[in-house]
Amino acid sequence: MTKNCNFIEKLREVGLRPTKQRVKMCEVLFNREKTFHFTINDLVKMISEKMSEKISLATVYNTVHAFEKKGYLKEISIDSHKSYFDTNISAHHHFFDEDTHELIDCDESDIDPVNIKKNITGKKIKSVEILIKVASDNQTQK
Amino acid sequence: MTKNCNFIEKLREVGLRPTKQRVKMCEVLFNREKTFHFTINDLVKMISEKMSEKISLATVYNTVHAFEKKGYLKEISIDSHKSYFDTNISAHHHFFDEDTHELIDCDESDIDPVNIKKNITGKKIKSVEILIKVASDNQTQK
DNA sequence: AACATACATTATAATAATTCTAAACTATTG
DNA sequence: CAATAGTTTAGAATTATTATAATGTATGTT
Ligand SMILES: [Mn+2]
Ligand SMILES: [Mn+2]
Ligand SMILES: [Zn+2]
Ligand SMILES: [Zn+2]
Repeated sequence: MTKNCNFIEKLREVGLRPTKQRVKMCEVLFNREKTFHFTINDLVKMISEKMSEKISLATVYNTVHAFEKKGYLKEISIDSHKSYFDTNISAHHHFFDEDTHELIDCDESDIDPVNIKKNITGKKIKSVEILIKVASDNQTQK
Repeated sequence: MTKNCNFIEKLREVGLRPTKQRVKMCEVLFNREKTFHFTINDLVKMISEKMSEKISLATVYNTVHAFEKKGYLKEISIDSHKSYFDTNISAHHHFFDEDTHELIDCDESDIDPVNIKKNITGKKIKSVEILIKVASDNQTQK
């Protein structure tokens, strides 16, 4: 159980003011055993359930983006029209279950390193991500 | 130069009525040497430029989705909040240039086959796609 | 502790992408 | 050509996201 003062320090370290809302969001997002994936909507629900005080939707957006910029969160694109975020900020790949719309992390050991033989002139590779879409056997492809 | 009557047949084959609008969209999308990537907005512009008659935005959406369902187009997710489509319907990977927001196809020979050692119980792999984000050397990571 | 300041939060309005609706239109079949 | 099912259309509705501007808060300074 990480203490709030740790979050306060963590926020200070990257130059974010440890406001009440930011500390609360840290608790909700990072005060847990495992990393997880969420949408802004999920997060708003989680916050409402876990605390009595209201938080403005705009603040959730702002704070998520502030955390993303500071490297506390990663954004994952699977489905246009919906942003998924990930508290697992390490480079990793995903399974996406088309039946349940669930995102599942791939362990590093699940996939051999990708060998890219070409590159774009004058450009540097910033990330390499694999998305494996899965569905029930009896499911028609989306 | 594929003739329009070919598009009419092609549409009939998959059970889509060859309406004026669908045939025009086939021309704009498929009557060319190379495959390409586009957003709905791009497509609307291309249609307006290449022909005098108006087409309703809803029809562009409907028709793109009809084509997607029939396998004439693929949807690519890179950026939430924007749908990219691809006239290259084969399984392939992409570079995404963060500076220009351009999508670039990877040839099959550019990347070794991905070896996935794990799978999700009861689920079948529907697709495996790699997205390689690139940017100028001097660019700060998004 | 009170003050000044920059930064953050809030409610609400604005924007953008997409989908829905219901009326008008068109391709197809007989 | 008439009947029918499917399609297009303009515009309204919906959804996700971002902008605005007023109010509130954290922090360093007196
Ligand atoms: Mn973002
Ligand atoms: Mn789609
Ligand atoms: Zn993840
Ligand atoms: Zn492509």
